[in-house]
Parts: sequence; structure tokens; C-alpha cells
Amino acid sequence: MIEIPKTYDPKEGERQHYERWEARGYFAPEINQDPNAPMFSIVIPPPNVTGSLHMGHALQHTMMDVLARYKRMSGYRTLWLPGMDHAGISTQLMVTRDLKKEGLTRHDLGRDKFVERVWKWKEQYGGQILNQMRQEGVSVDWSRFKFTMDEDLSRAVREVFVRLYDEGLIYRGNRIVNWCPNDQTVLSDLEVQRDPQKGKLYYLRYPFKNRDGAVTVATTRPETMLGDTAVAVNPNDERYASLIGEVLVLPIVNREIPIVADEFVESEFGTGAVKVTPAHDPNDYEMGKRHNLAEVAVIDRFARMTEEAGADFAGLDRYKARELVIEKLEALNLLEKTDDYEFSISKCERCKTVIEPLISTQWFCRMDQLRDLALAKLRDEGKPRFVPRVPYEKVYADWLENLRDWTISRQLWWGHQIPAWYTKDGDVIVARSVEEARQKAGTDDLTQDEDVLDTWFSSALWPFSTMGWPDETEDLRTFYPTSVLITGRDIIFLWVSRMMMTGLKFMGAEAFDDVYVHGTITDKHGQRMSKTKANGVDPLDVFEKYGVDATRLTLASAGATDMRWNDKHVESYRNFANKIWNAARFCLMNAEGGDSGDAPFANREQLPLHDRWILSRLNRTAGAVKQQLDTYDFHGVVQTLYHFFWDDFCDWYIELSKASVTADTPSPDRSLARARLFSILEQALRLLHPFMPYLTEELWQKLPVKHAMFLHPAYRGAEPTIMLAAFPEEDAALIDERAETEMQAIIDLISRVRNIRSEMNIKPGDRIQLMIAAKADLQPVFAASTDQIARLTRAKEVSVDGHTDMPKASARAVLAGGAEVAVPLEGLIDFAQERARLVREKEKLQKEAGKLEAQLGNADFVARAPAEKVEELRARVTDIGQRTTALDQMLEALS
RNA sequence: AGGCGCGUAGCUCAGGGGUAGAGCACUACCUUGACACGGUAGGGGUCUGGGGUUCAAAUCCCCACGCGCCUACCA
Repeated sequence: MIEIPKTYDPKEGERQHYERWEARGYFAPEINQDPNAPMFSIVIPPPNVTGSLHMGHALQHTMMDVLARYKRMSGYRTLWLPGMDHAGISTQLMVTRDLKKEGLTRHDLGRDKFVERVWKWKEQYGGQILNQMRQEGVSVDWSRFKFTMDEDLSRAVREVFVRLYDEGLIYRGNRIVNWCPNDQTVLSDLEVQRDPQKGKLYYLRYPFKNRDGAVTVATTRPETMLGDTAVAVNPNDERYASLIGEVLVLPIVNREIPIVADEFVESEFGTGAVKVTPAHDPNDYEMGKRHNLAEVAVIDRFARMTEEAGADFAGLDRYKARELVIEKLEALNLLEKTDDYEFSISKCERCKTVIEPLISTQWFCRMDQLRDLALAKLRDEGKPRFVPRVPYEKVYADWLENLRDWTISRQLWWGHQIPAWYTKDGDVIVARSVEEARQKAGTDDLTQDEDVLDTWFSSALWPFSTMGWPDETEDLRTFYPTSVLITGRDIIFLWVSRMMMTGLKFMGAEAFDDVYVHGTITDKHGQRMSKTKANGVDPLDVFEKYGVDATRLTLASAGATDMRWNDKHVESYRNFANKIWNAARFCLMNAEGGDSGDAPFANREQLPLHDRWILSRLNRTAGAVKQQLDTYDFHGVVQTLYHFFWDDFCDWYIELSKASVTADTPSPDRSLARARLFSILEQALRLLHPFMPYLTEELWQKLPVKHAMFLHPAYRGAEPTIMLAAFPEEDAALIDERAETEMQAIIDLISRVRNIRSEMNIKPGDRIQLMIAAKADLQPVFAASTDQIARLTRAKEVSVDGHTDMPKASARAVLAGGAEVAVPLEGLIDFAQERARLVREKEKLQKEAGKLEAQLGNADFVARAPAEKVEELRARVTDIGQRTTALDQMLEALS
């Protein structure tokens, strides 16, 4: 007898097991000794160096770990590659904030010192998430850990940059961009968020130069009028048709500007005439290009007015300038009116500062060729396969279709400095290194471009840069393309699509076969968890309270849909973990003799029903689990495992085995029963392991079984651990329909008797007598199980025959299929109560029969529904009829 | 403004043309030799509303309402 505590304490094993797994190299693909093993690989979406573990991480890490462990146990050469992202802007902001506390700016330090400081910060605080990840139990290969700023990854970045530049896909240009006046850098469209905003719509009058009157334009940003170089109207707008080509005098600045015609203008909006500020609005910029308009920059990089805005304005903040413009226009009687107006405004995703569109020289990446590669892959091969396919495949494709050039330079110091150098004459040399640049330029007198690359540029190369590209490494040959990417929907554009494009371009193959897009964990009100709202739940707290395994089950069961977080969920899975613990506890308490014999389920035909049944259920479960894992049905697979373990194994199999297992005297039968119990438990633990790594390892190690025997052949010789044991596969030969049907009859019978006990208020300690009447086919089934039936219904006597004459004073029930059971209750039965119970029973049946008969009475149904459907209904009606008749007889007997 | 998703038991969610499901919560009984983080038996839903297709709709289609997300060049 092996004694373990009554309650599972998750903390005990968590650290210890993880350290052992890691130390022994179980996470590395090299543990697999089968040269022909199939491959499975995942690269982790690298968390930001500034980050700490949140629910989103815990969710996706759980899912990745489930898959990695499942595949590893199934004999796949499995690589889950971990890493971290340098997170350009976020990290630079973090360190800048630190400096501010010391009263310093980054400029006080200078670039080199600042970057040095960021590295130091990274060593000290960065990557705390990595230790938190260890707690989650993630089976990542830490020996392959990568950081996006590692030298090898930086080399890949430069290589890609040079190749794209040489092909003309990367270029430097002067264009309107999103500028963050706070972070002092350009941002890509994807790093800008649109927020609804309550503001005003100002109607400004611009007088004609050569005639009386004025044209009124509407704007939300009157301060930009100082930079206007035209007014545009729709060419089909009759109101303005005759005015096209006329000249207006821009108030305050007194610049002469033309009225131009452009399709872009919506006649219905405002006055149908639009002021055009090419230097400060993306649309106006495009219009300016179309009409050859001057670009007058009136706002600078600090969102202050420039000299160009005029002496009264120069140096003013953009919002102060707005007030002054309005003031001046009012004085000139050129402000027609002001309306309240709600619109959306672009903000910096990081610091929430309002973006200022500016014309600036930046590096851009042309996306057309890359986009076409990705679209062709999707169209021709259906790759990547999105799960769920709807809506993500369409979202992905639509975005690609409308892709515009990507602004890849950033005015930051933390990141990959752009591998471009300038000669004194201003020639641009793009090269892999300064040496190469010097060689190309023929001079040493070069200055490197100050800017760094968008963080997502290096992320885009992640699946192959981490595996050694541009070298042709063994890892690339083995693990690329990766098997699946697990990610949230917020980075499909920022990251997923870009990895796909660069993978196709530089590896000639998709970055991953499948993309699984998981749901979002929200707070109980359905709100996104966020730091600013302070509504987040810290996964580490949850681990502490309920254990890692329970948390993992909760997260896995969320699947692809959003889930409102509630500790109750984790609590129920904590209870499940405890249930598993105690089922094992029962087995271990009855361990003696259970380790005898390696094939406890031999001679299958002679096995007791419950043994054949549990084998069938186990194999069915294994089949379902495989099918569900292979289709990323995380929610489904958790349900499957939960119900198999709790309902089938605990509620029925253990209970049905108890008589044999707990027999007082040792016997071959007892040993065999114990061995069978261990066998099922052992396999169940293996099925559960990908989800509950700690608990299953803890228990598996305690089982009195020959552990090495269960290792997957690919790991033969390894120190036994459940994480390298073979994942149970369905053996179709062990699926036993007959056993399941017969077992169902017994379960029904027991449930009905228990129902009688409960409804008739029979005291738990009272032993009852059971009389079962069954047809010839079921008689032997019940007869063979009378001991177990007696045990589970607390009966002292069970008889089975064809048609017993039931005593009048008995509570009775009729089972599906026609078997009847009676519980004689001489002196105990309350006839009125029993009648009421039977009437309720009958009413239920009649309600169902009513529906069925109505359907069968419908000629159309009988004529058009599939014949087997009609047959099925008829059979059900017949069955209900028989049971009703039986109930009537019972009622009659009671009257 | 468009696109998409969702609306199922008090709560959180599965399911998805043919007998409405789970967990939690609730009721009653039970400390039965694994587990009260447990056992047994129950109660509870006209599957948001309205139309349509069909022999049959919670499920498919249309409309409405409510909620959420994404995309966007209406100043």
C-alpha cells in the first residue's frame, strides 16, 4: 500500500519536475533517437523584452505546449523554439522613463551610452517573463533561445535589407508619414490607432481673388489652413463646376490658391469644398501630387508651428495655433460657423499622442511583389491554413490585397541600425557591414544612417532567422517550414502576414503550414484586460492559487473564442486535478499485487464486462483526443478528457472494480483487477499529460509499473518520464460496441434504482431487494453483474429472470429496451407517492410520444424524410408504447 | 461607412437541419473503507424577436434589436 496525501498540492511538484525535464534535455529535439521520426516545430511569438507574463501569453503558451508535448509523445522530432523581441519603441520608452527619474534625457547620454544602458537594462529587468514561462511548464528548447538583437539575427536582418534594396524593393523616399511628436519617430500605419473624438467642425470662408464672395470649406483642423495650397471640389458637383480654376486668397497668409477638381471630394460632406494641405494630411498629400500643388510645411516635428506659418504663429503649439487662427478668422469675419462634430483621430499606439502627418525622408519597403507571393500561396496551395478558417483567411487575404508600402525606418536608437551609409557627396551605399560599404564606396569616409528598423522587420524573419539563416543549417533543413503558428488576432497583419511574405521570398517556402488564432481572455464584463484599465488577472496569482495544471486546462478550454475570465472555472479544474489525484490515491492504496503481469487485459473474450467496456471507452477517447488535437479543437479535447476520466473511469470503472480490487485476501483475481486498474490509469495519465504536465508526472512516477516499458520507442533508454512516454493511440480492435451497449443497460438500471431510492426516501443504510425482469438477450448481462449492481444500489438481493411477478407493494421502473425492475417495499411504500412518481414518469413518455406521433402522422414527413429516419422514429414510438403499457400495469397494481 | 462575429439554463460557454448539453450556481439526501476540491438523485431553457426555405429550423436564408471586433482617404 502506497499512501499519498488526501488533497493534491500542486506546488510540490511544479518546480522540481520542470528543473529535471530541462536539465536532462527532454525539451530538445535531439532527445529523439529515431532518424526517421516525423518533424514538428513551432517558433514562439517572442514576447517583448519589456513584458511580463499576462493571460494572453499563458493562453498561447499553454496551447503551444499542449501540441508540443502531444507531438513529442507521439514520436515527432519536436522543436519549440523560444525567444524574445527587443521591442524597439517600448523598450526605448522604458529606459527613457528611467533616465528621466535621474533628470536625464537620452541626448544627455548620447547614442552609444544610451544603447549601452538599454542593454544593461535588458540584462537586469528584461526577460523576467522567461522565468515566469518556466512556471507555465513550457517545453521549449532553451538551448536554442534567440533574441532579435543577437548578432546572428542581426546578420539576417542586414542580409534581407541588402537583398531587398538590391532588388529595388527597399527604397528611401520623401513622403507623408505618421509622425509621433512625443516619441520623435515615424510610425507605420499599423502602429497608429484610431480613437473616436468629440471635436468641432469649423466652416472657413476663403474669398475669391477676382470676384466677390467666397468659398466655404469645413475642417476639423483649422490650424493647417496656414499650409493650404488649394481648395478641391468634386468635378461632378454642379454647384462648383463654374468655379474650377478660379483663384482664392487664403486668409491670414494671403496666399493665392486655386480651386481644383478631384474625385476624392465627397459633395455631400460639409460644403462640398475641401481645403487642401498637402504637407499635413495623407489624402491632401495624394491630391497635391495629382494636381502638382506646393507642399507648405507649417507644423514641425514637435507639433509646433514653423516659420512658414508666419511670424504670428512660428513656435506656437498646434492647438494654440488653432485658437489663434480661429480668433483671426473671426476678426476677419471669415468664420462662417462652428458645429459640434464627432470623428476619429489617429494616435500613437504606444504613447497615445495625436499623430502629426508630416512629409519626411524615410525608408520604405515596397510590398507588391511580396504580397503577390503570399496571395499566390494562399490561392494555389491554401497556405497557410487558418484555424478557424472563417473569418481569418478572408481577413488576411483582404489585407494583403490592399497592402501599401511599409515604412520601415524609425528615429530611435534601440534597434537594428539601418545598414546604409552615406558618402560625403550624399551617395547611398547599402551593405552588410561597414567593411563591405567601404569597399563598395571606395572610401572610408562614410556615415551610417542614424535610423533603426521597425521592430517588426526583424520579427518578420523570425521563423528562419532563429534557425541560422542565411546559412543553410541543419535546423533549417529539418524544422522549416514550421508546423503551426499560434497567435492572437491582433498581430495577423503586423506579424503573421509579414513572416509569410519573407518566408516565401527568402526560403522559398511558407513560414508555417497552419495558423491557429486563439480567442481573447477578457475580464468579467467582456472588456479587454489592459494595464491602463487595471482589470487584468495575473496568471502567476492564478498559478499560486489553483496550480498550473488547473490554469492550463482552463485556458486550453477557451479555444478560439473569447472567454470572460472567472476564477470559478479554474476552481472546477482544480477540483478535477484533485479528482485525478484521488483516483490515483485509491489505486495506490490497493497497489499490492498490481504490478504483476504485463498484459492484464489478455484473453479479451473472457474479461468481465466492465473491463471490456473501459478498454473500449479508453480507445474511443484516445481516438477522439487525437482527432481533436489534430484539428486544434482545444475546447473539445478538454471536455473529452474530463468526461472520460471523471464519468467513465471514476464514477463507473473504479466503482465496478472495487469489489475485486479491495478484496481482503490476496488472489490472482485481485492482482489482475489491480493491474488492470493501474493500466487504465497509466494510459489516462498519458492522455492528460500534454494538458496537465505536473500532476501527471507526479503520479506517473509513483505508479508501481515498469515505466521504461511505456516510453515511446524514439526515446528508448531515456530516464523514464511521462513526457517521453508514448501517447496512447486508438486501437480499433478494442472498440467494443456490444460492451458499451450492455454497460449502458447496467448504468441505466443502477440509475433508475437509485432514483427510486431517492424519491421513495429509502434511507442510505437500508438494504433493498431488487427484482429484474429482462428479455433473454439482457438476462445474462444483468445476471453476470448482480454483485456489482447490488453494491452500487445497496441491495441485499438481486434476482434476474424473464417475467417476475412483481409484488404489489413495490416501486418499479421500466427501462429503455423494455427491461423492468422492481424494488419490493413491504410496509415501507407510500402508494400515493409511488403512483405520483410513476405518473410523472408516464407523462414524460407521453410528451415525447406526442411529438413523435405528430411527426409520423405527417404524410409529408413519411414520404420525404429518409426511410431510416422514419424507421428510427417508429422504433422509438414502439419502445415508448411498451414502456407506457408497463407503467400502466404498475399503476393498476398500485390501485 | 463598410466587413465580420456573437446573442442557447441564474452565470461562463459547448453544440449545430431530425429526442436541447457541460461546468459553476440552486434543491434534497449522504461524512459508503480515493476524493465534501466528494457521492447520489433532482429542478431549471418557446436556443434575442419577426419573417422565409424545408417533411423537419436552436441549427440554413432575410430583416430588426442588442453586444463586440476589424478595416477605412468624409476634410
